[in-house]
Amino acid sequence: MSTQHALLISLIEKPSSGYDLARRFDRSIGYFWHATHQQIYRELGRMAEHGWIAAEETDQGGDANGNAAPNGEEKKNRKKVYHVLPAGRDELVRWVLEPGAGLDQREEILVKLRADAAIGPLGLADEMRRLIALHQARLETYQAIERRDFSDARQDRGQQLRFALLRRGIRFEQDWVAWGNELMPLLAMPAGDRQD
Amino acid sequence: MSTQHALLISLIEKPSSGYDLARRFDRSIGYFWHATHQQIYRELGRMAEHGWIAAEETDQGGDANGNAAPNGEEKKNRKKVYHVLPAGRDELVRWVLEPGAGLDQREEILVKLRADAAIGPLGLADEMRRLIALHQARLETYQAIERRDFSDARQDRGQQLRFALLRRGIRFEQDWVAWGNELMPLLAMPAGDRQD
DNA sequence: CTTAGCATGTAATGCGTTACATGATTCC
DNA sequence: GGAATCATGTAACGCATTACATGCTAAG
Repeated sequence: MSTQHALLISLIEKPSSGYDLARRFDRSIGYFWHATHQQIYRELGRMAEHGWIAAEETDQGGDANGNAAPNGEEKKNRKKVYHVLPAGRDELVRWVLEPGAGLDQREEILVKLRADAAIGPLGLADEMRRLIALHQARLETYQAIERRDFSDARQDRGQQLRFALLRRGIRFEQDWVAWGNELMPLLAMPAGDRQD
Repeated sequence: MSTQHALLISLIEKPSSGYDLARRFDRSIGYFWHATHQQIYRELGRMAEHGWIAAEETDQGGDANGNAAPNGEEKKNRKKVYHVLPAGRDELVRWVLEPGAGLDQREEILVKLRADAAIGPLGLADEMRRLIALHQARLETYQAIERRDFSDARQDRGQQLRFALLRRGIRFEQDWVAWGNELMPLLAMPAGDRQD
């Protein structure tokens, strides 16, 4: 139920089309709440039904003068720009203050390592290296954002909070990479012990 | 698709009934992969169909002498103890070595804080305190396990790996609690600014 | 005799994922 | 003219969650 709320935040920050949201999601809220474009369109439709958001259908960008297409009514490339209505803002506030679950981690690699502990060594070094590289890359993305958006000493409350969220991500990834590297020596396979 | 694999590991470690698994899950694998009893029964049924596991139906515990119930055939309280077949073990190995997703965190509170940054302050201090307490409690659970199961200096590889998994959890929770406490001052609401 | 715990399921609903489908515009 | 990108959707399937349902055993 909270993909909707993630979308509401994005729309409050900037009214957008579904397509825009799908792209922006990948590099902001999407770092901690992923959603595909089909999900996004479905939830936008539902929220519009609930009266939480509304769309203005505009002709495709660029063409600011009114002449548009000669065939008039049959235009299909309309762009729907959604914005949040008061009811949507209320719903967001309601949800934010509602107690949430917490503690629901689900990391596949931890299950795999547990299997390796039980019936291994199975040769998880490659997979682990791959994941360390992914986390390292994300860490660097976060650090780039830090340099770009949070260099100023003076920040308002919103900016301080956003910075705290970013630091959460940075610490998590740093920790992940450090832990992964510590773990690597345990995953080395004795030569000639492959299972293929 | 990997609740099944988590179950396979549990069954390799110790053959059990669905009911047993549901309980044991809450305090071992379940720390990083949660599953309800309905999921467990469903996946056990499917894995049995695939020939990955098999069950021995036994009469209820305690009654070791064969006389059992007088009505014989109508017994309903049979207990199915599942164990892993070679095909199940093969499938587990296959899955462990298959590349996985990684990087799929989904934490509700981060989305809520982002909302608070955009349209707050909404009064998230209570919720945050609640979550910090949850993470603190889990941290203490982990530390108790550490004292109980990992005090020995000499450990075999499996034990070292399991210890590494536990340390992952401990660090994560420590980090969470520290981050949460740092964040708290930003969440204090100015008096008389409530939204109800 | 009633409550709590052991033990196994069915049904309904909804979210998430993948595949498929369409059409316009812009750039080379 | 063809490829990439913008833009919006439908359909199918499966896992996860919640509610509901059943029956036995052991303990107070």
